[in-house]
Amino acid sequence: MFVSNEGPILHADLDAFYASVEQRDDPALRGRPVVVGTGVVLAASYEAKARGVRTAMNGRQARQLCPEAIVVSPRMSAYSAASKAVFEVFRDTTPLVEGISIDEAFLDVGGLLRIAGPPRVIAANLRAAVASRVGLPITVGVARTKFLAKVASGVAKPDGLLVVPHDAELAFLHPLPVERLWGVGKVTSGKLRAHGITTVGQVAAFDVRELVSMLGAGAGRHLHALAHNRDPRRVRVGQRRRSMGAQRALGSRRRTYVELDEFLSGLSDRLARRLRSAGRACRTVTLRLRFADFSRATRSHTVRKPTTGTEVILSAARGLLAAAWPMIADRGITLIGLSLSNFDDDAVQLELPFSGPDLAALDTTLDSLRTRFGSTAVTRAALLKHPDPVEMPLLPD
DNA sequence: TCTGGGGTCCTAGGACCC
DNA sequence: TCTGGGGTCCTAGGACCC
Repeated sequence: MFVSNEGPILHADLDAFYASVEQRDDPALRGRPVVVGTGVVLAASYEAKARGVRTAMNGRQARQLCPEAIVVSPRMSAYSAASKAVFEVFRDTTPLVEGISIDEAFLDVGGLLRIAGPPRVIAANLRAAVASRVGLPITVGVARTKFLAKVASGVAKPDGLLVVPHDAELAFLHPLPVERLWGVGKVTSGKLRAHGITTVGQVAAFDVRELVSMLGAGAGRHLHALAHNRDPRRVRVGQRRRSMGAQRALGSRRRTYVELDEFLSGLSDRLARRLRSAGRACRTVTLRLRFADFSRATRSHTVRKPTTGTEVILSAARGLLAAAWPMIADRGITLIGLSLSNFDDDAVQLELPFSGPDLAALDTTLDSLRTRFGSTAVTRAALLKHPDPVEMPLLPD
């Protein structure tokens, strides 16, 4: 794992990402309220947000708030291509890029100060490069910690740039509402507000023990630390996904066991393909269910041997469905999903069909590479996938 | 026409082991 | 009169994020 240790940190966040891509690709949409997603709102342009439309709102409500909104179906491949292009701009700025989602990333620019100028200049150049090379608006927050950089970009949106100087961190942070804290959602903010806490400054002033009794040990201490801008997390490059899922909304119609079984086959097949193309192997299969009353349930099963096989995943999923059926039968089920986790990437190499050099020769090459790179970061799987060492990425430990 | 499709992390209890 | 203490793994649920 490559970890930076210098800072400052940029948090770069594309504005209303899906909606901005639509406006970029269709000039007729520019300057007008755009809603992406017909069922629920996946993204809303700032013109639509000004009318009260929000992400995750249902479509009917969005149309009530903003009848003149132009509703478009999502084009996932266009968004994923735009994301790739933006991440290229990020990596041209610094190799220390940690992607958080399709539309945001942390960049550590600590090592760049001498060559690329002060953080404000680096951030301004980054915004200009994303605008000219990809044609999308992006907001950048700059601060000493990840957490504060994220807060800064949230405050600066849309199409903004905000640098929080070292000596003004708490003055910036403390007047903000608690909902600005990363990890404070509806439930947590409700608990805090019930105790009269509405600002970050009040969280900071609160006794950490009381926060712990209110929110639990983990969340209580975490929040207290963030309110004091104590956030030691570094920018980490090469993080790998820890789970992989696929799901399908079913509407309100009653479903038979056979129908659900067919959905599971489709989901297993899709996931197993993604798993293999990512070069991973998993051990845990989780069945996710959502019911008409919006309650949820999960059932999971862990197999002994890591697998990439469609059949293994499907038969685990089928076992879970059979066990869960009594719970499903007399209720309306509205969503079925499958997720894979508990990855064991070392196991992948054991399953690769091996032809070519013998294992001993492979290990000799591996040892010399480890010596050369001074780490154990090179896995046999990587070597098999990239026989030319020059092309081979270093995987995290 | 009720509400998509991905993810992350934490907590807590029970089984099991030493 | 009475079972301590610590650890890992698995399962289920829940909060939160984009």
